[in-house]
Amino acid sequence: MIVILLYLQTNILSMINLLSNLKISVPDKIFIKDPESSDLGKRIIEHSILLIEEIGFDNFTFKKLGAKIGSNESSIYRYFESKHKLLLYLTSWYWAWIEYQLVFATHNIPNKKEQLFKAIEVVTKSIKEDVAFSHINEVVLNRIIVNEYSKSYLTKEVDNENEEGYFAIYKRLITRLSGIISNVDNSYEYPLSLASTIVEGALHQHFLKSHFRTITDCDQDITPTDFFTNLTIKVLNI
Amino acid sequence: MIVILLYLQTNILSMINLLSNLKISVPDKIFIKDPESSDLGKRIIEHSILLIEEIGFDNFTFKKLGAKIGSNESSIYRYFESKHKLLLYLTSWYWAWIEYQLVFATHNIPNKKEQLFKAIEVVTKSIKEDVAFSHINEVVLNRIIVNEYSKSYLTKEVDNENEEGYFAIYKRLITRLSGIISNVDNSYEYPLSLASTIVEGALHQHFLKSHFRTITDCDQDITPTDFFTNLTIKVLNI
DNA sequence: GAATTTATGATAGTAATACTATTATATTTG
DNA sequence: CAAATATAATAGTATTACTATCATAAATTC
Repeated sequence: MIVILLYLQTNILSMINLLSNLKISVPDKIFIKDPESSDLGKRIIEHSILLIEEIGFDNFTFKKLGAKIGSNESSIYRYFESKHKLLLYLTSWYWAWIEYQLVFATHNIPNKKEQLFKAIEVVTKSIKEDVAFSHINEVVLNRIIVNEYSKSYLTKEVDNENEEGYFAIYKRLITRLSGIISNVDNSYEYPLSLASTIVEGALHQHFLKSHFRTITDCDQDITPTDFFTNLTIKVLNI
Repeated sequence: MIVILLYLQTNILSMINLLSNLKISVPDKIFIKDPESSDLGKRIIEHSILLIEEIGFDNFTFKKLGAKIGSNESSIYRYFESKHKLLLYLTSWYWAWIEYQLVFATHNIPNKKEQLFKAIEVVTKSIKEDVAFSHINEVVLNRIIVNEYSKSYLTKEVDNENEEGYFAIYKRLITRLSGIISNVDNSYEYPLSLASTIVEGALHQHFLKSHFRTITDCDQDITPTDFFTNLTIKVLNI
């Protein structure tokens, strides 16, 4: 019993350690100065998440953020050249964090089907628990992704920014999921489209669940994870 | 032969007649003054579509539109209280037009499966031909929907605007498609989520095809219609 | 056909946004 | 302790997203 507890504790501690030491890496062209490198930078990230959730990205300004953190607008501009870049930072961070969980949660599952189910769960679930020891509130960040992610790429600058690598992490996540799908059914013709549909579609179902309840079956009992797991089972005939 | 030609011609003519007489109806709270009621109103609609396509919705302003149509910014404000309302108008018009096509194209198909395939085609295809005799360019409007539709509901005001009925047409379209799905397989548990996933997902696949080619299987040969038709066949086991 | 209503145009003005630039003042580091 | 670096404060600009007012043109009605 003590051995088991110790073992569990060691695992939990090593995971905490891993999570707090592991620096989620965001393409460095997105920021002017790395917000992880200073106290002000971390406060910018922490409170931008809370403020965007509160008033929405469209109403969010650096001036309002400055007021919230008792800092000056001009200081925030030393970290990000625009609020759009800050959104790119937050979304890249989020998808890197999801990718990390995907790799971590699936890598020691030998059964390919179970691996796929786990992967779908990771990319479609709503985040309920915050990893409390960082300045980033993942629960709130998840809600921002649902409401604002599309705005990061639905722009006239998307092709240039894509070339600069701003969407690399997201695309790598989709590619990974696609690979896990193909591992289960190598003959399926549309693994990339299925993967991108699951990830984007799950965000959309979460949105509908909160705002357009009449056009989704998702509710308190049925989750987007249930819907997309069922869909994938049928599409891959497993 | 003459009889057939005459018959075809009659059909085409009656369709042209139907299309040019049929006024696509948009919830009237969206506008201040109905743009269909005047020449200036029609020019506003016609050129807003072209200008939004050209510079993107984020960079679009009534001042720029005024310059384009040789009219004054203040005159445009007499039709729409904001550019957001104009986007709601354009998207409502688009979905009403798609809904019309859905009903028209499916209503005389007796076979339920074929009806579903036709419905999926209507909601997932990219528009290639403009119905030339109106001021609305449907090909360009379709591209605007792909790039801008999400912005119409990803706002802090979505719940209020939803109560005002601004998204009623879109929701009705999804409900219709859901009904067609249930007609084919009444035991399927997620007809609404599948319908909303097909419609939103098709827009997303069209976007990926143009901008993030590495995370979709759709290209010149494979269309979003192919992908979602195949997916639906497998999900409903038909 | 004059009077009146309605539609559009022109101009001005406001508060907020999305920044840039400059200078001053802390804080950290060699 | 000097020098470098980070942050704060202030000012300024062009643009946006409107509102308000007044003038004029066109259409409608009496």
